[in-house]
Amino acid sequence: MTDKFDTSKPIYKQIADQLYWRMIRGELQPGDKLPSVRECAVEFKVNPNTVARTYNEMEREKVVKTKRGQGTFVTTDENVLFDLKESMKKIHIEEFVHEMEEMGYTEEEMVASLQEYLDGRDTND
Amino acid sequence: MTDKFDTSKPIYKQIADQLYWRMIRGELQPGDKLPSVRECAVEFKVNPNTVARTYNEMEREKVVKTKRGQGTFVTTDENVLFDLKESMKKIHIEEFVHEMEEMGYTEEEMVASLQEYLDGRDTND
Amino acid sequence: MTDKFDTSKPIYKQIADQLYWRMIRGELQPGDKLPSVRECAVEFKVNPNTVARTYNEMEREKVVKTKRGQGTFVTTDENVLFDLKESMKKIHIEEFVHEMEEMGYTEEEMVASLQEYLDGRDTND
Amino acid sequence: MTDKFDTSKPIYKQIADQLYWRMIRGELQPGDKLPSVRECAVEFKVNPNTVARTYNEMEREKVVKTKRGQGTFVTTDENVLFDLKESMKKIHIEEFVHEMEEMGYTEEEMVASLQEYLDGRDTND
DNA sequence: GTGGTCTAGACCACT
DNA sequence: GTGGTCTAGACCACA
Repeated sequence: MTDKFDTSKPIYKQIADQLYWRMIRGELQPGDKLPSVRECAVEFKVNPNTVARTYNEMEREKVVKTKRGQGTFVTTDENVLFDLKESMKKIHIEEFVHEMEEMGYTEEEMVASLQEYLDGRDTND
Repeated sequence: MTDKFDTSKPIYKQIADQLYWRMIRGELQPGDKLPSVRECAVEFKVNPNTVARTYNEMEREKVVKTKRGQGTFVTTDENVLFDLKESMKKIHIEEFVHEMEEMGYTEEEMVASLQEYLDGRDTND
Repeated sequence: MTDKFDTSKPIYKQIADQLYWRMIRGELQPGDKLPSVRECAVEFKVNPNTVARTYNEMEREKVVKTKRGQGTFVTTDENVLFDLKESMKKIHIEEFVHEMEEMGYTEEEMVASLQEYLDGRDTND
Repeated sequence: MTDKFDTSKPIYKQIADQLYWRMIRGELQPGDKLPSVRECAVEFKVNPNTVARTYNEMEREKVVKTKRGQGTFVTTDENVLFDLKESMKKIHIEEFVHEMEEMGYTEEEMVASLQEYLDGRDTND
């Protein structure tokens, strides 16, 4: 899918982010089996060791669970997935707020601009 | 400054974006002289031709004005700079809305989440 | 075809003018495919980059449309082609008027001379 | 002055055209002395032989008269200068008509367009 | 010194 | 095959 990686973050984290996205969007449901390390390595065109590190990372964060001889599975703990979604949300909000601040907008203007944009969009659709 | 460029957009456009940012943040004021094509090429570590293309692009968009033999200058037309700021704002809002939608949030939730985040930040400061 | 270029205008603009002429004269109809950048470079004996710049210029002016991997095509928007013809007409009238003024003729004399010339031609044919 | 010559006509004729222009515009009056062949050669950056050929040509056309040991002078015969002006006028009209015809305009449209252009110009000035 | 233009040759993504 | 982009290096006009 995404062929190139950013230089700002380690590749194994970027792969984790990709997989987190799939969970949040529901492409990977709680309990689903992730692709094998080797499959995943092929998909992202990276070394299997890199994917292994990604899976380790995700396991440390309790987002996936590895079952010996069976594979790696998305956690069935909805709370973990909820937290994941919340933290992704926070990242996007922070990025948005940061950029708007750099452009010199106040907090009130941010909310107002967002509201304005959404209102404009609704009437046009 | 920023050393690497994204693969998603041509470099000459990314350089334009960088310079637009400097204008919006006030680092480049109306009427200011931009660095020369050759200086800019050194700063961004690209070929001078690439910067020349950037300057052409910016001139077509009326954001800068070149004076033969003297250099390239930020337009003194405040309206153009205002439009620039508005369009940058719109881009960020669109990106934010798009990502929040991909995560499954409704418009109301976006505004509420943003408000919540800002409120939380204020009490902590 | 035309082998030499004027020194007064950049080559890439002169190539655009040549192609505009072909459109106005109907040698290139709306929707027709232009010669490829490389073919055109051979025809005009210039570097392909120069033709690429010409095609870019024409696309910015909405006179042609490029389809990725297929080629560059004359716009089907008749209005654009009409505007093109009008602007070419204006250029020729301006040039004519300018030269006649340099020779000291009044506006009335210009029209009268033109009319006279045309009348003389008709009776001879 | 003009440094480059067109490749379409011999240089000596192009120099003659330049000098004819000066006569028509009154920079060279009837009876005036033309610059010497050597001066003229310096001005146009060509070989003196080329200018000599120009002067010969102009003498054959009765536009100038050479007086041994004194130089070359514009004819005092107003008729010749009138004819010169007429022939220059005709050249411009022919060129204009030819280009308008190539664009597909009828004779009536040419006159109307010219009149229209002049009228528009008058009201704006 | 400034930007503008042109050539030569390379790599890319898309069809 | 198509156009789009980038680099390297050159020459030009203008101030």
